[in-house]
Amino acid sequence: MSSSEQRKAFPFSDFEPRWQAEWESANAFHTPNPGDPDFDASKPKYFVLDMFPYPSGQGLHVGHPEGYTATDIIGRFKKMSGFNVLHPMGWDAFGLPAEQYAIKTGQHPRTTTEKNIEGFRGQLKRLGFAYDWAREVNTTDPGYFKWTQWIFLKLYHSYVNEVGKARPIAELEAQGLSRAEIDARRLAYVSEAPVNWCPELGTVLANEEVVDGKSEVGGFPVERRPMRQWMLRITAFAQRLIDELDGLDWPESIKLLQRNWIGRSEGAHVTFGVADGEDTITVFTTRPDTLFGATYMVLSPEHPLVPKLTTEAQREAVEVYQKSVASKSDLERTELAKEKSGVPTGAFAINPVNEEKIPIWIADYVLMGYGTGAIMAVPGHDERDFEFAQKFELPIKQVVQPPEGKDWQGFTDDGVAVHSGFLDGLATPEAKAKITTWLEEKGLGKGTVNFKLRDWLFSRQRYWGEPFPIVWEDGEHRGIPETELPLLPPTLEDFKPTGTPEPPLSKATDWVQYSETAKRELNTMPQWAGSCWYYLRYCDAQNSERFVGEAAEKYWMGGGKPGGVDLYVGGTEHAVLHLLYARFWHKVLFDLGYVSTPEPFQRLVNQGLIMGEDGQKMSKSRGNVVNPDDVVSEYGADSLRLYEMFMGPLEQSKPWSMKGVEGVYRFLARVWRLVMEVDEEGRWSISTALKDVEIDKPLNKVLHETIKKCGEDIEKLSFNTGISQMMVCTNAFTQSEVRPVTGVLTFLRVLSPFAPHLAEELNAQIRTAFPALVPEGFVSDLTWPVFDPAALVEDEIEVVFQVNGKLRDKARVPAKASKEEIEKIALASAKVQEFMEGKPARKVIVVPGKLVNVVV
RNA sequence: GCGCGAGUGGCGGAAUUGGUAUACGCGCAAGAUUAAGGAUCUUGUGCCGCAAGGCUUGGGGGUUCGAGUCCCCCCUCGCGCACCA
Repeated sequence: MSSSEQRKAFPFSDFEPRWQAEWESANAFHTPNPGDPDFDASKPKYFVLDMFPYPSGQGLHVGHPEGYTATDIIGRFKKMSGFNVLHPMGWDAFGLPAEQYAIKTGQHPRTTTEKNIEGFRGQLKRLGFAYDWAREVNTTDPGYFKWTQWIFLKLYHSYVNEVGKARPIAELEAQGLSRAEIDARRLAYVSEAPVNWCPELGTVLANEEVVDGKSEVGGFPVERRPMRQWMLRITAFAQRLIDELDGLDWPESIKLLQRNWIGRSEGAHVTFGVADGEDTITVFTTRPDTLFGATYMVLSPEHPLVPKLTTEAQREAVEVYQKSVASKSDLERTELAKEKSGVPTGAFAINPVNEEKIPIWIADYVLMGYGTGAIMAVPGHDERDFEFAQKFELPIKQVVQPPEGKDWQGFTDDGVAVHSGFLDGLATPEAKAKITTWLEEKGLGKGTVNFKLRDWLFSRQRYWGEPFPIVWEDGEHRGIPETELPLLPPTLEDFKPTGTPEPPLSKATDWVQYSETAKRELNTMPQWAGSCWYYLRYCDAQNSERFVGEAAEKYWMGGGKPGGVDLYVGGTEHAVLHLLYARFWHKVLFDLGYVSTPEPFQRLVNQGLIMGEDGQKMSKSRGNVVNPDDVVSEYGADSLRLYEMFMGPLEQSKPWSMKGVEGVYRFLARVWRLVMEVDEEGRWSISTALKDVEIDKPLNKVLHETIKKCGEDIEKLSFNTGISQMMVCTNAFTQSEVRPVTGVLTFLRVLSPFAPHLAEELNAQIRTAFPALVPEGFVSDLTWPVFDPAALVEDEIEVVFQVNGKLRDKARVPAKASKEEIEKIALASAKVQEFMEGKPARKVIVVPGKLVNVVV
């Protein structure tokens, strides 16, 4: 043994790899599917899922094992509690970062991806997670992305019907709709619209991937430019994506984030005629009741009607303004948002409700991407319009009377309609209803629901992604037959971005040519594609006939009370990206009859961020990054697992502390020494304190409290408090001269989901000394111990005595003592009497088993 | 600006329905053991005070026999959205 080995408080580096190998060779965490010979259909299912990692070249960081340990503990616990547990792992390996890493290291992304996956898999295996590796998925594997492409074809060949359900396009064909009409309704469609183009990344990005006008990946500037792109019609599901959040056991904050992102608002479309012409302008407003207060209109500078409406006198000013807006990036546009700007077009519109002529302006505070790209401005009751009207001295009219005492100028809440003709005297909600009906009767408008959510820009101009199963011929697109899947990307030596919007796949001239007259689509899918459905693939990862077998899907996703994934753990960063996209795809698959539930993830838990020791976010530049491998080699995998769970509540962000790691390491060493003792030469052998005797009452009480609390805490994911209870239990055993073997064995079962290697090793060590007491097999195959409520009952309990709410004395009283008896004992207490100062008790409150409060 | 969440010892953090605030761990101190210990074990450890006692859950008010927990006002920090009509 080397000197560094001797310094170890217990030989984890010896037994941890040994048990990992034993589990692997015994296939200990194999999870059978319905139909498999070893499948037990009588057991309930539990599907516990992690957000699968992107296998970066950096390897695992300490944030990964946080969520993975949490799910591993609950998975192992559920297995011991009689569930069939599905707890898989895989790789989200397509996408920009993988490609950039490959370019940087001068290798093919296929090579780097495989290497990185190998590294990640090895690291995870060294942490002893109970995954069924036979279910491993890899989004870049043709056997996997075949089905990603297949789902895309389903989207392409589907539309949303009148009641909001996805249905096959064949239905529209049967109705005799034209090609153009059908294309306009596909869930995957081609659009020529301004998109987020990032020159630095050489690709377009989804709205969700652009943060403050910069790319989420890398932070590069993003510009708007019109390009022909594939879109997914997620907006058709906007309402369902909001409504169906209600039944989910998710953090309210995440639900709120999604609701806000989808951004539903109720209002009306109102159509204004343009003075001296045939044109009309439709606006969206949430406050149709303020129509009488509209004193001007504003169009977005990009609004298509602007050139037509602009008068000769204003043309130059308008064009200058349009140019200045266009030259600004989104970032600049928001930065400069403080000061309102705009120019009049010279044209006028007619307010339909009172025939007033109001000027039409353009201003960049009106966005082309929201509503109709045009607004009616009601400066009296809208902050932005108010600011604009003040700056350009436009009239401000009151049409809402605020409640008593408030200034009407800029009042935006509900009130009572005034100066509004037939609406006068109506409260805002009634006024909204009345004007909407009036508009509808006159054909001037319509009640409408508007969403902030935009359709999902689904194509990228990069190499490392799923090619679209689409070909083009005579300017028309069509899906390739399913039999041609998977469509592999071409093998390209030079896969770098072209520097233009032309995708790199264009360089593969042979591949591009689908037939003499047809060419392949050159774009690839975004990274999110593969992660939209990977949880389904886990249910039946090897299936080559179907994206997931029907029986497997029904059991793992359909079984249980609400169905779906029973627990999904991951970071908040996916609140509106992955979690929204995956819900969308799942709903389509549900409507088409391929999956059993409308929602994929029943219960969601977000783990908090792990900060550096300095309380700052971990980053290489700050030099505060903790490498899990170092922790494992110095303290062992069990210590890392346990520390990550002991740091604090899972959901909370918390700083790392090496001292804290040592703390749990010492705890595990104490557990080790419950069973093992060391001789002069440093050799370990079974402890002589370990005896096959009956456990005494106080020790048994702690043990059963531990069984109870740990079971409850695992269900609640309160691992930190569960661990503290195990520490209490261990301290009690340590302090006992004799350690009853059966009690220690029971404790090891409770410990095993948290520290599986140590539990397994000590269980086996005890088996050598007490063969009759330890069954063959792994601890993980044992059942979770049942706690005995009788063991928790005590004969005497401590009751505290208060005088006027202040603690003055304590006493042990028989557990069965009546209220009257306890009160008597309390009033007899010298301390209590002292603080009563001879005054009579006005009132005595007795809480049995807890306290007595004497009020004087 | 709007929305959400959180403020408890020197530090990470515990506290059923309102019922002993500070569990557990870290750190610190003393002792035991030891050739030695960055090992282990034992004991102590919220603050002020010699003590009796008093004070204490971001600050202020309130409800209550009793408030970290419930209600009102304010402050600080974190996260999200950010001209969404």
